[in-house]
Amino acid sequence: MRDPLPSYPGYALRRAANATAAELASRLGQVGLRQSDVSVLILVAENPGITASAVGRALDIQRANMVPLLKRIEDAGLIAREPIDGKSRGLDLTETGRERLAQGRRVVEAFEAELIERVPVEHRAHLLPALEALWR
Amino acid sequence: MRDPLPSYPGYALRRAANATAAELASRLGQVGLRQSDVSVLILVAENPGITASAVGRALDIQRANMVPLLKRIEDAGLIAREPIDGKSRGLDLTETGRERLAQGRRVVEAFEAELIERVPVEHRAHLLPALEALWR
DNA sequence: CACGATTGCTATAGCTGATAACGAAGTCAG
DNA sequence: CTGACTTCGTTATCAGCTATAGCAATCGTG
Repeated sequence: MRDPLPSYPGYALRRAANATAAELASRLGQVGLRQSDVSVLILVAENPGITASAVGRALDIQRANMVPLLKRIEDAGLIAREPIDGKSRGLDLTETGRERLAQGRRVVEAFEAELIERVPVEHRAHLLPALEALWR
Repeated sequence: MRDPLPSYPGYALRRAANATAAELASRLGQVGLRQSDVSVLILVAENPGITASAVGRALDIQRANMVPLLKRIEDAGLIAREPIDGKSRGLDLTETGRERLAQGRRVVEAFEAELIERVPVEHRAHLLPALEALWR
């Protein structure tokens, strides 16, 4: 069957992203986390007291979409929110959150390492810079 | 703000894919097409009489999800379906479909060319092979 | 012929992302 | 200080894509 699509970089990019995202999601699901959860938890861990808005800006998640996301991980006991001033609330990891993040990190880091290994050596160093050029 | 995420290839991959997909979707929207439409139309153009199942397999779209997709582009007058045997139907482009695909192709090809140009020369040749290694 | 596989389809559900609108609270210029 | 503008968190809603389960009809093969 003739299929010219794989020779388009943009198409290959989407397919590769879908394939890897699905695999990571499945692995993270086994520790009860989603990709977005881990991203948020990492940002909160690195920036204690950060606001929901700032997390959203860093991850390109709209404010409105942060609401259910944060509610879920708060309900799961992973983060705590406490007022900074009248309108902002700072996010921090709970003890449970730290433990779950540690689990999530192990999954993510193992996965990232596998990803890199899948790329032939001669291309490896070029992947990240090329992707960053497309994204930023 | 500390943000270690961009140094993960998997994360950069997802961000790059999201960013480029959003941009392409917006451009294709201006000619009334979606990415999936164009993918299907290209496959049908290259393989006249192909079945919905075969298209789905090539694009990794489940049979069930092909139904509304094909219905939409059929209702738009872009493809025609005619029985091959009792259970299969072959897909073909209509004249309108060929014209719209030509428009879509121009958009896609211009976009792909821009994508490649965004990547610094020294990394360009490595992008597609690296992505294919991740995907397949 | 009979059985397993395939095709196309319905129905349904979940996740992600986007938009619009709101009240409350902060910020800043004059 | 005050008024204008911005920011924060939130509700509500919608579109798109993907996934699963099940079904009837048909096909291909032993």
